[in-house]
Amino acid sequence: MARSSYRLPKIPEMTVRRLSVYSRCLRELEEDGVKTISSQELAERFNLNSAQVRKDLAYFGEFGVRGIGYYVAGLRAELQKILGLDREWPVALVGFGNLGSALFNYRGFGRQGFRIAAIFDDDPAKVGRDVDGVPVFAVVDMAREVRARSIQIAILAVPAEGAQPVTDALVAAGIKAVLNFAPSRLRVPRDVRLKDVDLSIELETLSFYLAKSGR
Amino acid sequence: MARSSYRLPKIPEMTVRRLSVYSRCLRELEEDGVKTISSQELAERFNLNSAQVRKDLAYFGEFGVRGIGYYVAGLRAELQKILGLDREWPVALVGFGNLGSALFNYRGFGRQGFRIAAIFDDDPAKVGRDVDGVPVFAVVDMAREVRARSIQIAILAVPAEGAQPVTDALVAAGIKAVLNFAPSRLRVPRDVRLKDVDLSIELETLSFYLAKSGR
DNA sequence: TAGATTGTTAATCGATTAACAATC
DNA sequence: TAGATTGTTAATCGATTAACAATC
Repeated sequence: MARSSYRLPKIPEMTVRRLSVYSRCLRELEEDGVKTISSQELAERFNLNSAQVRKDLAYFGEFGVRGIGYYVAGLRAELQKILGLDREWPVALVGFGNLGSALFNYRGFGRQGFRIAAIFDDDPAKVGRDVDGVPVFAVVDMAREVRARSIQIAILAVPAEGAQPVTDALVAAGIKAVLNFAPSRLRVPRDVRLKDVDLSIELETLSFYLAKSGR
Repeated sequence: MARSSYRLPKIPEMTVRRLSVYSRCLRELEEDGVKTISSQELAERFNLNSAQVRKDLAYFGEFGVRGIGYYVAGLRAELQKILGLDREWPVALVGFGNLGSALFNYRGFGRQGFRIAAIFDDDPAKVGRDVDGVPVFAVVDMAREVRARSIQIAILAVPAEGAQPVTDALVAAGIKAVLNFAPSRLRVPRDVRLKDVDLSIELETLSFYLAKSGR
């Protein structure tokens, strides 16, 4: 833990996001039978600078070949490993209302090794059911079920009011990362990763630009 | 248009996002009966720097009172106006599959004046229906219906394959902003605002940090 | 007035980009 | 070898933060 951290020069969040984008692009290239790609070509696809692509990759090793570029399959495998996508991550879905069931049905997550392994909700009509093979538990059983399934990642889709207590329970159950869709400011211990996804903010920034041109 | 742009010193995207966060916070404060708030207090709620809060606001005017801070109700009204949240925005929802209907049922959007005014989908089983009072049209009728309703914002929730042609049709229909949930790189004219929301990337950055601590 | 807090300038920090020696 | 492209250093750019005169 502390052992490896002296090696890594702390990675900018934007670099990690771009790695994720590169990784997806490389999969498409591989499917199309492309063997190698230069930082220049990769950059052009996303309106980035080629130096940025090289720098992003160089944080993690020397993956390229001078005069050639990067081998698509090899680089993709490296990125999958770096991003932790070379294995399956069981995920807890907490809250099975409108947004929760929407996220459950959204197939995008499954493609990259994230698998919803348990659903938690306090609605008695839902608890005990089984949705496409995934069991629905009461929130009170969260600690037990999260531990039993070695779940480290939770997707939080509960109303704003309940978000903090549920998060505390998740943390107590050993969750290490939370993807939060509840529009509320959450407190988590330093060793727990919290990522807020606020769909309203996205719309509001759009209306800012529309309102501006109308001013 | 060009008239107003010499006044505004181009606003950083992160500033706009923070305005949106401030605005929501101010609503809560107003509900709680708080009359004034200092940049320091506001900053503490989001782990920001007070100078940053003041700078964000100062892009748009002098809203504070020295020695006092900001009047909650007044500042909130200003931010609503700046963000274009002082009016209603009719929105088109394009794609009514899993994610689309999820977003439709997600009540978060409605709260701030965004109202889904039309749904578009090519599934004949859906076209012609009426969901909670919102009509479902075929994509072929998009231009007509978008214009009839003066819709400027579209939420795009179609599969990756169809995303670009649908976007072209939206642009042709006069759409000025697209919130894209399809995992594909879209091309739009310069005057159309495009915002990608990629839920998978959020999960992948989380697994990066989990994978890292395991290395 | 004394205390508090703004709006703004200048300093700092970090991320992006240009440039180029190394090397396939 | 000649041409291409990497990995990396140095320059640039932009955003965050500290500091403080202005002023309620």
